[in-house]
Amino acid sequence: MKTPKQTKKNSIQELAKALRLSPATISRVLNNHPHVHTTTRNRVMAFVEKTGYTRNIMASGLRTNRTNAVGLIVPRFSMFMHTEVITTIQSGLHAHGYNLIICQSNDSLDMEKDLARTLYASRVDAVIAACTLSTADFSHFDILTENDIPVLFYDRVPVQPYNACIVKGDDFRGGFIAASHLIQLGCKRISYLSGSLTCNIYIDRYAGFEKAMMQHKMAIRKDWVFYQELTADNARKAMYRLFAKAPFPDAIMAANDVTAIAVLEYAKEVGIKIPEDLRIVGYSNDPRSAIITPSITTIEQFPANIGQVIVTEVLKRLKGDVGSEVLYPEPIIVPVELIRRMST
Amino acid sequence: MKTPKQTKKNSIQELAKALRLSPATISRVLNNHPHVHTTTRNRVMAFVEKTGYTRNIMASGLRTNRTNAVGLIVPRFSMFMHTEVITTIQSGLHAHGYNLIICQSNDSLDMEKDLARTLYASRVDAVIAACTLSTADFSHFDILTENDIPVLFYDRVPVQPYNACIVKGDDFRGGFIAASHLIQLGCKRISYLSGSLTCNIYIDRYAGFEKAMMQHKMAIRKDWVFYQELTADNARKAMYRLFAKAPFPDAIMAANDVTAIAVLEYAKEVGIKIPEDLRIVGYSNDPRSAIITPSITTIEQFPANIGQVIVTEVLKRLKGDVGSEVLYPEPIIVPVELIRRMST
DNA sequence: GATATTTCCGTAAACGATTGCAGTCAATGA
DNA sequence: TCATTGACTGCAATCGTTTACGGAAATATC
Repeated sequence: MKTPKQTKKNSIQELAKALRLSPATISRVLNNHPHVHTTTRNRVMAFVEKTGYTRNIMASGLRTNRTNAVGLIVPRFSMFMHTEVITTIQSGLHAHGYNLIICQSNDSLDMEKDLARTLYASRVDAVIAACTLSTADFSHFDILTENDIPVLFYDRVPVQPYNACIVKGDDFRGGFIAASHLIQLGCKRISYLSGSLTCNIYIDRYAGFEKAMMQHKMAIRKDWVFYQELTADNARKAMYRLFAKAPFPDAIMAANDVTAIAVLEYAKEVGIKIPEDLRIVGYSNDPRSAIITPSITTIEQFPANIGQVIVTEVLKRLKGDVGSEVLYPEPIIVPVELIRRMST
Repeated sequence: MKTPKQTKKNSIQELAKALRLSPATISRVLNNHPHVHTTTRNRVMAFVEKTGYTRNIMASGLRTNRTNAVGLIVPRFSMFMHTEVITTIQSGLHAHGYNLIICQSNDSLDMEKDLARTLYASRVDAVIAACTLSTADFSHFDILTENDIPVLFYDRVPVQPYNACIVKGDDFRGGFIAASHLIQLGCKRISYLSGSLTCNIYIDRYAGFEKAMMQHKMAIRKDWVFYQELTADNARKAMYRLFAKAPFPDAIMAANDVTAIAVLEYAKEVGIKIPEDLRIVGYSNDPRSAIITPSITTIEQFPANIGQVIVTEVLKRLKGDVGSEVLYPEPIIVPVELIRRMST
């Protein structure tokens, strides 16, 4: 704070003046340009080190039109899957000199629109986004693609073709193997608690469920399928209705571990035995699903793998290896696995 | 992508040319300066709306030296406490027009240093940080304070006076009430699993524990206090040693819910009855502590409150209400509470 | 009708880093 | 000795926005 002005060296010109060089030379040293005398280079480097000069990103970004920053939009990072993906992405990008600006849309579409604009305003070099449950129209990302900023969606992605890279877990297969697992265990009366079908992940998981049921010639009871926001409260209400009058389901498939946990807790409260009377399968391998008693069978999405794929793809685009010729690339699907636990 | 150049209006000069005005006028409209004719203002606003022009933050930041962005550094946002704090901070700042750039140090000191530099390089308007467990020297934040960028620490904060605002949960009291709770329940042989004493939170929690023990004239057995990284693995090892030979402790106080959970799982495995044979208290009210059977008594830190306090303080500094005259402000302590559950 | 006061708008100079171009200087070759 | 080359460095324009200053037009004041 009390540092006198003359020791503050936070512009290239001040460094230049102190070293009796031109700003241009300093800049060249800082950017590892060739054709700088080694003596000069060392002198500059030493001085930079000493004064703790740090390049002003706004100035350099303004000139070069690159910020070395990548924007990331997630609904909420309290969701386990996202925390894992984010961590992988961050360390992957950091290794290549990029910074990650992480933003949370709180599952609000307005916030998401805001964030897309802001990230464009900061002229990030790329944007990665997992959208809101209610994002059906993706045009607020147009401002990015139109200005040649690569966009990459994961998890909750556009259903319509969109000029962006798409990475997702294999939700269809996840739904399929979860349902198949229950059927193979002999369950005859399976209820499915889905999220709203506005979102690709719930569409796909449901489709997987449907396919498994069809394959085994099992009818799907309309009143045993719920499409609702996947909150604990909604799960309890569904359970109440399901067990209001016989016949009772002998298995619950939940599109979400939060729901699966709520189902399990409700069952324990009212004395339904797990897994004897009721088997439960969740989705996404939330840490809580392993810890609760009985532990819950669920689908592992390998978020670290998803993150890795995203890093690879985004780096490709940052290096310019992927031109805009590929307008609507095929989605990249990351495999999932069933983790069997006590609830089945 | 195929948009012809003439419809792209992403600089103030292009807008100006199209509207036959000067860039200055456009800028004044955009910044709500007075002395602009209403007709002109409306004309500009309409055009801005139509073309979707978005201010280039790098250019404006370069000129004004303000970015409307606040940087946040956390060890890992998978930690429940942080996700809550972050969410509160983000929505609080967003309401005042600030963006939050969230960074994760992964509990690595080097990464933290890197991030501090990067945030300075981006010239954020303020920085909020929860430090690494191993951060004892805070001088990498000097570059910020020296350039008048307000810094605000929370949770893991400097122990020595530092020119920054400090917000923390009442760790001393948390340790105190947790220990007192066990003592009041009649526990005579309390073991304490602490984190390394390099970090303020573990120092304070331990001090609270010590105070409670002293107050009740209970001796602290040196070999029943562990100072180690709070991983599940370390917790299990500690348990193994504690129960290798009698006398066995009748209560475990953990400085962390992760540790408490590991302790509980170990106890269940080897057949120690909770809470009859062993009572367990954790810290920080991780969602898992409520869900596990038996549920774990823990200390609630009210992360949303902490976040709220941070927002208030940071806004004060951003508005310039707090000058640099207050060099070493008193830490702001946010109250904690004991949540009693089945494990005691 | 002349002057003073507003109101509105444009000019131009910043902010700090980058980079094409051109200039300097020493070394080399003829 | 002079021209040529190449290695190094400086000049100056540029990126897009903001803002002090001044000018022009419109209105108000006497």
